[in-house]
Order: sequence, then structure tokens, then C-alpha cells
Amino acid sequence: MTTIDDVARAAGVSVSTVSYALSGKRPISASTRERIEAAVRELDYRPHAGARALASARTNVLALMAPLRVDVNVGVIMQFVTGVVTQAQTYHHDVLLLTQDDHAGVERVAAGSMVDAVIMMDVEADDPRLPILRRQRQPAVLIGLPRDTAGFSCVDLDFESAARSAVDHLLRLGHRSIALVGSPQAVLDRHTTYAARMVRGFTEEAARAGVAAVFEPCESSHSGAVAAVDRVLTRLPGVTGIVVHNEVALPAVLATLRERGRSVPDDISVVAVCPTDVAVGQPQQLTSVDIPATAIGGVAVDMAMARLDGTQLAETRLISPVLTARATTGPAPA
Amino acid sequence: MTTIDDVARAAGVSVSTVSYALSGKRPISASTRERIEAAVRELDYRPHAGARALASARTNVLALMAPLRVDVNVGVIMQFVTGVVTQAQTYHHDVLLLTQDDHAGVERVAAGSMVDAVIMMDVEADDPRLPILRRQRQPAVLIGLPRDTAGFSCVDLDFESAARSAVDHLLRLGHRSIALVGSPQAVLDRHTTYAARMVRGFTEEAARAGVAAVFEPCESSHSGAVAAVDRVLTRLPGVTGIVVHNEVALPAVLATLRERGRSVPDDISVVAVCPTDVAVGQPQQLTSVDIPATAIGGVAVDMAMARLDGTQLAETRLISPVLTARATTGPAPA
DNA sequence: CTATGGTGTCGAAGCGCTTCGACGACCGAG
DNA sequence: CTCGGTCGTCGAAGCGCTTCGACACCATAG
Repeated sequence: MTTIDDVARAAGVSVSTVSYALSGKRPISASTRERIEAAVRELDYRPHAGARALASARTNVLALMAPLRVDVNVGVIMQFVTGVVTQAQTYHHDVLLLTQDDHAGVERVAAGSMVDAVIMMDVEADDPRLPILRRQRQPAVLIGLPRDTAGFSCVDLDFESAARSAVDHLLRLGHRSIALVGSPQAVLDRHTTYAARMVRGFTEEAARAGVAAVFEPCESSHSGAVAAVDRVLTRLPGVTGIVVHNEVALPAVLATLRERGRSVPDDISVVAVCPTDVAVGQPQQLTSVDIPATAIGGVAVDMAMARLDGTQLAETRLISPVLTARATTGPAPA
Repeated sequence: MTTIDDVARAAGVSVSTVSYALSGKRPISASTRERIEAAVRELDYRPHAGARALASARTNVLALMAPLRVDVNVGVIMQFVTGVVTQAQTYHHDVLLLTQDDHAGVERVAAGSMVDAVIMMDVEADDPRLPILRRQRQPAVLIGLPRDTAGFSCVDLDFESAARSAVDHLLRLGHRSIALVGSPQAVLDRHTTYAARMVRGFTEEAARAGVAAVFEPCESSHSGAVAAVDRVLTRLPGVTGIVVHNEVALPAVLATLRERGRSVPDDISVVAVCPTDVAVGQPQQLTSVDIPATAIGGVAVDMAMARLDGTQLAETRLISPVLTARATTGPAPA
């Protein structure tokens, strides 16, 4: 292994000069810098991460706690992860991947000074990991919105507002009888707040407009989707507009509607709440409210970095939803 | 931060004694050990990862290079990742997530001594990352099979054999006219070898049995699946058995067959090559050859660890396929 | 009773890097 | 000219941990 000593010797300067030349934290003459850079290239020098972490109390690594269960919307998770990793790169940070249920993970990694900050996905209302996270000295960013955000930076899509805009879109098209096919019961039971926020936005907006509205949770499987659609059709036979907030069940929901003799969008309009690429990847291009997962992941990193260099305090940021009308919504049938 | 010094002082022993008590690398009397453990608990001591890495040349971190593109079989990737992370935990290792196309990533992370080993997914025949990987001192494990495996441990499903067993299953049911709907052309062009190995196994086995066989690549989208099925139906109108090696297109392939008036399995039998959970998550339970992604990820970690403690040389391990008959295959129509 | 060999513990030397304080050299201002 | 101030560089002190060699102690064998 070539060390900073080797570089210093090769360039004929002291170790500290090399360090300063490389970090730019003190002025170094052009000629010296060039000699050092040449030596670095020549010797293919790469600083030892551990030594650097020890001396500088910075690791250039971020912890990302992601739900690696396969049952839920894998694609969306992947997009968050991609957003985080990609944005981290621009800050010269790497990403340490922790699994959701490895509670000791955060502690190990943060208390052991392996990371500069922690980003946590899929936060529940009273997430048991939050107290642990709070007592670490590294800043933490949550993707999601717990009951008590004190001390944390939070970022998420404004799901309440997403629900409202989906409902408004249907209202403007004249629909007076609408339904929400949402997350699996397990997700609601876990008090993952995006699911609840979605339901609240949907219910409130429908109530405000005085239209008939039902909500049905939906398991993420073919049979779950069939069951959910049938429950909706039973409870609200005259339904003409459906908001679907469940990427996995989406295709099955559409298929089931067709099977039950309802044509989309002639009999029933469908608005999905999902990443754009899944909305346009279906046989029918779906009207959808985008979940900008990659972008949110990126923002999470930005917030973590801002906290790190002290330019910003903890804050909560809710991203405004954007609805794009495509082929699955139309005027309510007469 | 509490350091090993604090613990030593609290327990009334020297720093080295604490280190040995914690690592178990030298015998320590029961009474001393207990005092030390008490102090550790009391002070909530957590060793500094960087310091440890510096002193011991071990980081307890693994690099995992995964294709975070969203276009391909996200679910499968996730399963590999899960397998790796989970198994790494049993060896007290964490996982640093690198993206496929960050070529500099391996070098940065390995040359900078951030990781003890590297695991690389989605390897191409002449992968440009391999030379870089070869010149690092850390062992590397590939999930996949490049042309030249020298110096690497490799693990993958035996796709050739998987294709054979899918074909054999169809042959035994009397099918004499079969097709393979496979990976997207882009994957083949990239020379990702699993795709090619699959095609080879399929083609050879069909030829050996003297049955009519066609192969069609298939884009991972609804329209891609429709097109691929139609191409198959055109080239081989009498086809009665189809092997599908494309998780994403799977539902659309089945839907298209139905739309073209072919009933499964009465007119056409379908064998999928995919993880079991996607095979049973479809409206119809699919006969499938399992891709044991989680297990393979775990094996990759095992191999990396075995290399690390020198108990094993580099080797290639191909996992034998297991076919499970379910609802989508039946006797060839008369 | 001495030689022998475990056991259990300690001190000190690094591991490779950052950073602080110091110090010449050189500049322009007075 | 001299004085203060930059600029560019250096030496040394850690950062927190592991590990090597040394050594004291005790039990057993000769």
C-alpha cells in the first residue's frame, strides 16, 4: 500500500504539505502542488479511509436504512435508493445499506462512527428506531413523517395533498361517487404514515365536496386486488372514479375492473398514485399523481449534507404533488 | 465519545487487556472479563470503526455493486441484495452499496481500504470492471459468469441447466414445438452471460430432442411482451410450449396469449424461469424453475468470507435448478 | 528445590492521516 | 530601513485501536 509518506518523499515535501495540497485547506504554491499531484498519480496513491476517519472524524459514508422486505412496492424502494446513492456521489459520499428490521444496525453504525449521517425510509408514526436515532450525534433524515419530528429533518411527498388533487381531478370531471383502493392493511396497522395521510386527504376532500366515497385497503397480490375491487363495487355500486395507491396491485385492479364488465375510462375513471414510470408502463397509460421517489431520495441527501456543514437546521419538507392526465380518466358517465 | 481508555480505567486494567477481552484473541481470566464487560455496558462503549480498521486492516464492511437501473427485474435484484445483506450480518459485516456504472467506485472503495471484499452482480462476459477488480488486494465474488474467471469466486444459477430442465419438462408432456421468450435485446447485447447461457441451454436441448424451437428476446414492458408473443406465434404457429425468462414481461405474456385466444395450459403450456414468489404471485400459479436469488446472495457472502480467512481458494459454483410443476403446464394438445 | 511451561496482564509501538502552532521568506506601507 | 502581515511549508501531536514482546505468577514435572 502506498501511503501519504511515500507521496511526500517522492515529491520532496513534508507529509502535512501533501495533506494540505490534497485537501486545499491551506494555500500551497502551484509548483509544489504540481509535484505532489504528479507523485500521487505516479504512485497511484489512495488515502486510507480508516485513517482519515480516525483523524478527521469524517467518514464520507451515509447510512441508508431501507425496507428490504419483498412484499411492498419494490420498484419504488429501489427508486428511493437510487436517488440517495446517486446524490450521495455528488457529495463524495458512499452509502452503507442497513435493513429496516436490524434495529441494532443504526446504533452499531452511528455509535461506531462508521457514518456521517443516517437516512431512514418507511418511517412509522411512533417508530421504535427514532429514540435510538435521537441519541446519536450524527444528523438523521427521515423519508416519511413520524408523529414527533423533533430533531429530525423529514422529507416526503405531500400525500394528503396528492389525495386531494386526485379527488379534485375526478370531481372536475363530474364524478360524484368515488373510491380509494389503498395500501395493504398491514401497512396501515404498522402506522406507516403515508398510507394514513393518503386516506385522510381522500376522505376529507370527498367530504368537503359532499360526494359518496369509500376507502378499501388492498393486499399487494392479484387476489388481494380482486377482493378489494369487489368490496368497492359492493359498497358503492354506482362508483365511477377510483384512486389507486398501490403500485403492486395496480395491474390486477385494472384487470379486475375489466373482468367485472367496467370499461376504463368510459364506465370508471382511474387515477393512480405511483411513480410515473409505472404509470406509463401499463397496457393503458394511467392518469397519475407522481411519486417522485428518486428526487425525494436526492433531497434527503441534500438535507443530510446541509445539516452536516451546519448551514441548516432540522426541517420538514413536503413535496407538492403533480397530477398528469393520461388515458384512464374521463368525464363521468351520464 | 467513550473510548477504550475509559473502559480500561473504569475496569482498572490496561487498554490492551480490554482489547483482548473483547476480541478473545488471548485468554483473560473470568473475573477480569466480567469487570470489563460491566464497564463496557455501563459506559455504553462502542469501538471506533475507523480506528479499528486502521489498526487491524479489517473494516467489517463488504462492497456490493448492484445494477440500480430500474428497467430490469427490480424484484430479483432486491432479492439478491437482501440475501447479501442478511448473510453479511451473520459475519458481522455491513454492506456498502455501489452502483453498477460507478466504475471508479470499486477502485475508490477497495484501494481506500473501505471494504474487506467486493461482491459484484450482473457481470458481463468481458466486463470492463474486472481488470480494475483484479488489481485490488481484496477478494472479489461475482454473481454471474464472465468469460475469464481467473482470480474470482463466482456463483450463479446454472442457467443452461435451468433451460434444459424447463425444456425436458415440456418434452415429457409431449410438446414438440416450443419457444423461449427471453431477456431484452439490450441485455443480450451487453453480453450479460445468464441470458446467453439460457438461450444456449434451450437451443441445445431442443436440438438434441429434435423438436421445433424458436427464441425471441423480449423487452421488459407490456408492449414488448405483446410483440414477442406475436413474433413467436408467427414464426411457430403450432407452438404448444413456451419458456419465459423475463419476470417483468411475465404477466403481459400470459395476458397476450389469452388475448390471442390461446388458453393456458390447454392450448399452450408455460414454464417461467423466475423467483418462486413471482411465480406464485400471478393470477395463475406458474410452473417455474426457481431463481433462488436470496440464497445465491448468501452464498456469495459465504464465499467472500471463506476467501478472507484463507480457508478457500477462488472457485466457481453453479447452483442446480429446481423445477416445480404448477398450474400452467399440461400435456400437449392432441 | 529448581527447571519448565502455561496463564493472564501490561507497556509501547505503530496503523495512516489531519491539524495546530511555529517559522522563515517575502511583500508593501510607513 | 523597519515593521507588520501574508504566504508557504514543516514538525509533532494526536485520533482510538490492535498486537507484539515481555514478564510475573503459579502449578507441575523432574
